[in-house]
Amino acid sequence: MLQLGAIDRSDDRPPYRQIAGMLRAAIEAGVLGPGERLPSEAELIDHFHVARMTVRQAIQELKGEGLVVSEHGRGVFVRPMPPVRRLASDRFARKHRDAGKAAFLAEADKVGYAPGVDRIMVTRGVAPAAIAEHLRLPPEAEVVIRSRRYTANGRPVETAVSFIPADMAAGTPITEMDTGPGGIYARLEEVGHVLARFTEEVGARMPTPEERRELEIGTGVPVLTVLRTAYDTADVAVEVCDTVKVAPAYLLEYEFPAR
Amino acid sequence: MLQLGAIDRSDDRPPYRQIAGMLRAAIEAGVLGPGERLPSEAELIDHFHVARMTVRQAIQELKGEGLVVSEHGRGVFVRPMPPVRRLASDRFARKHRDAGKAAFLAEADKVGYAPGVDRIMVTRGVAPAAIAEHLRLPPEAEVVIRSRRYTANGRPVETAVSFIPADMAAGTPITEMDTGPGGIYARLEEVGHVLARFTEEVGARMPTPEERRELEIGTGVPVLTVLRTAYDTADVAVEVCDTVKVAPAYLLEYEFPAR
DNA sequence: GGGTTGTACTTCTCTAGACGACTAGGTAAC
DNA sequence: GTTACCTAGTCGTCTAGAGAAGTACAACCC
Repeated sequence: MLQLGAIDRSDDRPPYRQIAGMLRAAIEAGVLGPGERLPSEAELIDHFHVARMTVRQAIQELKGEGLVVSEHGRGVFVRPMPPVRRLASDRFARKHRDAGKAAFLAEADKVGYAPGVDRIMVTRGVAPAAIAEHLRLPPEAEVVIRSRRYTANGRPVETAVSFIPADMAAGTPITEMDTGPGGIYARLEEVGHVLARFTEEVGARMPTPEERRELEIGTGVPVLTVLRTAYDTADVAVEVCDTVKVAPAYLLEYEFPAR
Repeated sequence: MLQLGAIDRSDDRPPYRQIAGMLRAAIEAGVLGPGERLPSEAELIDHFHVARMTVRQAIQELKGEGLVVSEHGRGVFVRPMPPVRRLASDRFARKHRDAGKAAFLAEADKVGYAPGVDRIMVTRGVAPAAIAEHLRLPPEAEVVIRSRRYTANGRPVETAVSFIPADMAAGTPITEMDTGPGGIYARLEEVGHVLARFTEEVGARMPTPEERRELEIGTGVPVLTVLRTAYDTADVAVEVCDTVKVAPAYLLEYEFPAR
């Protein structure tokens, strides 16, 4: 059984913070490893001689930091470390498309996990204002909207919504569920839009409740947002992709010259 | 006074989630604008006819999402939107150094806010393992460690720790508090390490309690982590900079070719 | 063996109340 | 006029207890 200290009533930190601190220290020191169960509420109550709500407040603190996850009826566990996916900016390289692989699969091969795509939806509609701006389209312009969810080893890790100007996508498999080998970028190049460059806008925030459901994450886990715009050789924006990624599962790599 | 619905006891969501949902809706609809005060706990208790802990749990939910901040003795407020700083990857361009401006100040000029640097500390020491690896130095190698905190309009927005191989920094103002015009990159170039390229590794996570204190952020606000490595024209790693940024205050912009 | 039931243990949700600490504003004393 | 104090309102913390709901496992029945 885990060895923990006692509450110091003369400490200026309130008891619940002291308890949280001791548990946090145990986790960070590795005394409690990833996936391991914390002492139950009852055990902590006995040990620290406090009320139940005090113990729960301490655990709430750790949940907010994303250190632990609680499972109804089972216990509270140290959050297991997801495998980190390093996303290099060459993941959209032409060689991968030529090999028939879309970016997500190309990258999965490199790092070594079982990739999956899921909940694919293809519709037509009006581009949201921010998207239309990035595509340099007039407001209310028609776009093809492709949304999907990516999984790694069965766990959802990212949602993505692509917007392609409707006239560009017309008559190509881009409007179908299955876009064929190499993905939508390969199809765009086939109809003359040879890709030249990408821009990405990266941010981070807490997920909405809906995103929490979609990505199957608990409280205390932030998301990375990446808004990518693809331009062809004529510098025409051909696609905007809005992605929301489970933050702890990603590390984005960029390289740029010192001009 | 704010108009809110009532609790539906037949709803499958528990009351505290329903209350959180109504408040969230009011915030997202703009009925409660940034900086505005939410109804007090007492008012919510009267309105919904629930216990105080139930109301507090609802507010806890919103705090965890970073939507509101509570101030002891004053009330609970919709989190005010910080000005977003867009960081383009050209912020380290030579033209800014030549103009005598370090990257942070160069970027501040563009966006328009009052920049500040703060808590500067310069020491020598052993590079942490991960840093030494990025610098391609043997473990235990000596480095100059420069840490500082950046503020925008008086609010802290980022902490940064730079690591420079000790032999490169020797005899330059890099070991001083004030590195002179153009910052450490200008000094490194003066001693022959002309910069060629940068790599950045971007991630996001919840802040540690220490980082929360340092950046003066409450619960529910994630941080962006950026680990930048600078290489000279001989492809020698000359600096690693480990930064922690208040996520809602930043949008990172990158551009890369479609090779 | 295979299925069901029971039970102990766990977390989730809610109630009711108490005291403490901080804020803001008014009032009285100086 | 300035200071000190008081007070109402606010959120922070803690206590004590209750029933609900999910999980794991042993015991039981067929």
